[in-house]
Amino acid sequence: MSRRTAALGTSGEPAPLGTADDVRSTPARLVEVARLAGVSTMTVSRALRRPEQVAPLTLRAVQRAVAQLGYLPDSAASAMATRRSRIIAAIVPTLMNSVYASTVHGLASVLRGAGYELMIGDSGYDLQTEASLVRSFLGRRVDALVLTGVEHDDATRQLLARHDLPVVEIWDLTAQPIGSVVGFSNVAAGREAGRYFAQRGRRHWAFLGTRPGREGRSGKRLRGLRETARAAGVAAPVTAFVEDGMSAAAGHAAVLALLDAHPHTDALFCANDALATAALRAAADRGLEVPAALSILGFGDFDVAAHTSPALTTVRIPGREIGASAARVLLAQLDGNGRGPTHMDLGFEIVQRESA
Amino acid sequence: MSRRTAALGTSGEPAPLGTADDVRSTPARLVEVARLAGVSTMTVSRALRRPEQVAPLTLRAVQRAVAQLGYLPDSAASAMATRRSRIIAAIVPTLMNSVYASTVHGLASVLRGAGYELMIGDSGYDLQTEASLVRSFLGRRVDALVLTGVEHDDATRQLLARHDLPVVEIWDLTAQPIGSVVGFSNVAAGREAGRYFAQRGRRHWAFLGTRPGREGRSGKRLRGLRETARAAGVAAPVTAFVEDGMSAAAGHAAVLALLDAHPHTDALFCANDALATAALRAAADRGLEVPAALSILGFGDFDVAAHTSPALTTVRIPGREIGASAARVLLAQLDGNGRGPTHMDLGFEIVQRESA
DNA sequence: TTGTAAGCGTTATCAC
DNA sequence: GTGATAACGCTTACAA
Repeated sequence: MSRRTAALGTSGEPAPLGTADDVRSTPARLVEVARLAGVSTMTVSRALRRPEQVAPLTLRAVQRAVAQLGYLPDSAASAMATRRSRIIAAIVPTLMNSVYASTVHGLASVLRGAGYELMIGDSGYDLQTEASLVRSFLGRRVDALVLTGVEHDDATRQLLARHDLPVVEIWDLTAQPIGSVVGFSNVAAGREAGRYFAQRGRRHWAFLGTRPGREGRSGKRLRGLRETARAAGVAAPVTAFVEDGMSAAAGHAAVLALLDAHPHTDALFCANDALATAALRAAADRGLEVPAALSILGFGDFDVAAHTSPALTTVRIPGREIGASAARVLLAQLDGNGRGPTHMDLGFEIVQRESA
Repeated sequence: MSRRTAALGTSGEPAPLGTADDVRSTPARLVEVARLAGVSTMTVSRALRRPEQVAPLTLRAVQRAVAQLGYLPDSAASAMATRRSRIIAAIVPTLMNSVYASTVHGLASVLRGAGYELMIGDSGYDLQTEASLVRSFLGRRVDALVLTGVEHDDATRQLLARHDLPVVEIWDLTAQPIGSVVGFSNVAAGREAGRYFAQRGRRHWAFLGTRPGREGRSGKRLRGLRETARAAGVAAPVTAFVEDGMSAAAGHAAVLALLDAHPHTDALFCANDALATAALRAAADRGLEVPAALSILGFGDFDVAAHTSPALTTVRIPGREIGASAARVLLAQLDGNGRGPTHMDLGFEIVQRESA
């Protein structure tokens, strides 16, 4: 017997309320709308989703009832019946700074426009956390999944293999994607940074980023930089690493230490613009003129990059476009346009300002 | 008849698969686990949620079956049965910059720890968009809602009145909250900024923020600043407004214009640190020394604030703690600890560095 | 400790 | 154009 009915009386149904300003603790359901409109639940359901399949008069009656009861369809129930949740999940390494902000924004806006909701997870740059997020999102029966990067835990791959849903990996590229990839080549970005330094006669390069233990995206950029150093006949770049999600505080200290240990350093490539801003300050602290004595190249083209002094020269990543494209790729697969997995290289671009 | 069964054969159920490495297109369901373990679905359900209520041997059998099938409970189905989605939604004005990043992070981490998922919406500082997000989140039957600010559309208030779920408003305070409030007084922050300027002998104040049309949080800060100006016998602050989500680019231009129009300005209060960073640059562009000629006071204490040159003096908001506390307030209400709505003033603090 | 039956609110299917 | 019925995958209530 219905717990709900039991709580409300013996009529077998909660008493319908008549006026628009009634406040009800239990939200209206389809049956109540149907009863009020004098039609079956199926007709209400149709009226809501395919108004053109319903007689104009019926439609009006239903709409009135919906308005009167303040009815909002229960999407969980709908998800059960259709086996589609209209939820898409995205996992990004961090929500603590601007790095992935525009990507998330791009995702969210395209998805909302198509009637999907975005569920966000924050892996903290940890692949096991990512796996556990994937697990819980799959439990929510999300319709598709966005993963940042192309390195994943085995557990993640197994889960995804079992569940067979559209997946996009973003912010990097790979020859063996899980599903689609929408990003840019981090190795190429590192190489470009090196060329930029080489062209300006820099001979003592440095890199500031996360420890490339798992060969993440930061590590790939370092690899690209090293390749160019070798090709240009320049010494291998010295490195400084920050652990905790790339905070500016850690970056500032790391750059100070690096400059003290390697005073000849004349070019520094930073893994993001927050780090680069901190590096700018560290250079000032050591009395180094930027870019005369030290070139500083950022990554990400954050909002503030154009307005520091000196203004940051940085690698611009089309973050928002990555998010928007990833969303479109997934929607195309979901809406059954027959589109298979897609591989998109959205590139990057060095924005020259003052710091390098 | 079952659409699913029809698609898979005549057995009335999809054929169970035997080995762990089988790849199945349809995720395993409770019945299949039950069959494999030789028990009823209820026993599996219990084994998963209250292992202590199940005989050890049965438990083992169930766990084996779960592992073998890679079973993940369907939380949408669970939501239907229990009438609890274990999803909490939060609406923030923007995801495009760092302002609400730590708040979202605080929310997400506390909620995940309690087995809840966070669904995020981005209102773009628009109350109608907020209303439409609220509508769709209520349709998802979220268990609770976090709203930024205390100004809302009528539609929002009506929807919430009908649906009666725990709500927290954050990042501000009010005497008439919808449910709980966790934040700080924006008016007081504005007043404090004024006192800070007054104590340092500043006489020509300026304010950079969003247009206070709807008396939002930025407008309240301006109001506080004005009050102090009056009390201190100083001229009313001149103002510059940015429209588009407070971008640094717009801020830079606005400050330039303001400094040209009001060259005597000796104190500037910015609505966030991205704006303040841009203001730092604008002051440099005009040859003004900071803070000697112009004090610049930021808001938010973003990651980079400590590492600009000069380092930003700014109003620190406990963003992460706001998120975490809001989450805890909601959880307390949901887990039926009998806790009613809560009012928390988490305050703020001026962090003195170099720019003011 | 375990199982049976009913129901959560919607939609697909098929008949009218 | 509309309606009756049976799912969707799980859990509550109750019985064994």
